[in-house]
Amino acid sequence: MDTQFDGAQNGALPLMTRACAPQSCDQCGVRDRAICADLSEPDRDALSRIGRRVTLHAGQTVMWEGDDSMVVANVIEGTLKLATSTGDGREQIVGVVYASDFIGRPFGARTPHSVTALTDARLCLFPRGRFDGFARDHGDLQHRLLQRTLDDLDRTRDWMLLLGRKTAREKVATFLLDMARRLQADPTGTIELPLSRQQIADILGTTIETVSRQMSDFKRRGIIALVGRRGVRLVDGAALEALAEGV
Amino acid sequence: MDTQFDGAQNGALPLMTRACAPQSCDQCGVRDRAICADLSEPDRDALSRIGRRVTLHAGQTVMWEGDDSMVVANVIEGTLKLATSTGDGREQIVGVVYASDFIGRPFGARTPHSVTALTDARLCLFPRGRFDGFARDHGDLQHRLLQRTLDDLDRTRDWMLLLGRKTAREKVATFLLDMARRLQADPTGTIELPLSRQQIADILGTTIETVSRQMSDFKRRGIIALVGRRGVRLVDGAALEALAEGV
DNA sequence: CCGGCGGTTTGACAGAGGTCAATGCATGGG
DNA sequence: CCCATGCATTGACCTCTGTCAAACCGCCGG
Repeated sequence: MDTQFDGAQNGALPLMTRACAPQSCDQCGVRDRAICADLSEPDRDALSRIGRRVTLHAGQTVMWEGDDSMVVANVIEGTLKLATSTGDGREQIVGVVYASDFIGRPFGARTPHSVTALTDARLCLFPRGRFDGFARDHGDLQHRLLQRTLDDLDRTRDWMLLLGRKTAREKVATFLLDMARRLQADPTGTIELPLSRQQIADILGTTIETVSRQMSDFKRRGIIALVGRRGVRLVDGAALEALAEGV
Repeated sequence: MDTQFDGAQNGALPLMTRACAPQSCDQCGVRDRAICADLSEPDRDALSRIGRRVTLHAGQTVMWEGDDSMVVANVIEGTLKLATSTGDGREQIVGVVYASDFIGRPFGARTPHSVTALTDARLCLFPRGRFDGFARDHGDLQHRLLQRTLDDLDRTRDWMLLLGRKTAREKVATFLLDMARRLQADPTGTIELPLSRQQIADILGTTIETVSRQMSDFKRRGIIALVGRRGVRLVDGAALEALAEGV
């Protein structure tokens, strides 16, 4: 079994308490997509020995904005959010990460945003200092990390256009299309959002009521169907695309 | 003399037409701060031979959103903006770069945003393919690029909080403080903004009128003084900080 | 199977900020 | 040196979206 993550309780991670032998990378579900994918087998084993597998329950926070950067991790499964807040508590989600993504701030003293599990999740967690050292010695790992960071930066900058210039309707339509691309639909074409309405609002820089109203409006127009609390079926994708572009 | 950049006219860069012998890195003003800073002297010379120095006039665009990624560059002097737009012409500035910063999209096929000179500027321009090759062979260069990209990503994500969650007043106050930190004030404590009101609006995700109204309001309250079209003197920095935090 | 909790939807209302328009005024070219 | 041009400021107005509040209803535990 994985170690249950308990950073939320005591701050200092119990790096020495490992509930079991380190799990082999061989049966890791993200082995071919995570940043460690191109490492040679011995190198990957060496990296694996630096890290440990932990499980998270939905809602648990792995690191807080402004904290010392102590750990970095690969996401093995689950979905997590990256967020920052103003002094008076307004929150903005600045990123959503999925299986195979990398989280944390390598090569830096501070974690610039909080990381919180949206669903139950499993991580491959590394002490930052040891990860940094390993990465410095392995150009291919560093290259892969650079590629990923450049991609993140591109996506993040794209999202700024949404935050700064799009209307509420465009925001919600864009969000639904984005989720449809990332998550795969079940046989009926329905996707299960890993986010509450509040979290959607925190991603889009708007309010829960506005998100709800826009979705109700799309439903009324027959563009989407809402199934249960978090299910959405995209009935008319083309119409959504149009709305996302501001018709 | 530097080559005058003419990518804006013909698309294809005249990589072979160099108006003069390559300028030595020895007298380069950003030598200690740019990503090439830790290279050994021979390596730096090798990199320098890959690139060429070009000058830009304010308003010239070096690359367009969606273009093939053909070149990357160090900014030697001047200020440039990175921007994306919606189909119907709404623009969002997603970054402002200064001397010693790096621009362009290495290791990727597409330039995700346009790059335009806000002031006259000088670049040290590299063909992307050759830069990529050089970077792959030089771990320290790649490491420096990674560091810079991680910093950019942190700053960009911070800016998302402003775009998504701050009021117009907080946005303008935050912007002025940010510029004051980056630009250095003249003896009277005045800074010269490298941006028009429209560009400020494009950074803050608001309109020219709103920017103008907020600045007039700050002036009326004695928090700033406006000198000429682009000069600003921060009279009461503490008050601005308070407004930026949404007191 | 039912009841209650917590997230969601809907409604009414207000205000921040966008839009349109006119005036003001730096700045640079003649 | 002065005028014209284009950016900036100011004003009036209106709409989108945020706020406050109530009703609704999936979902889970009993």
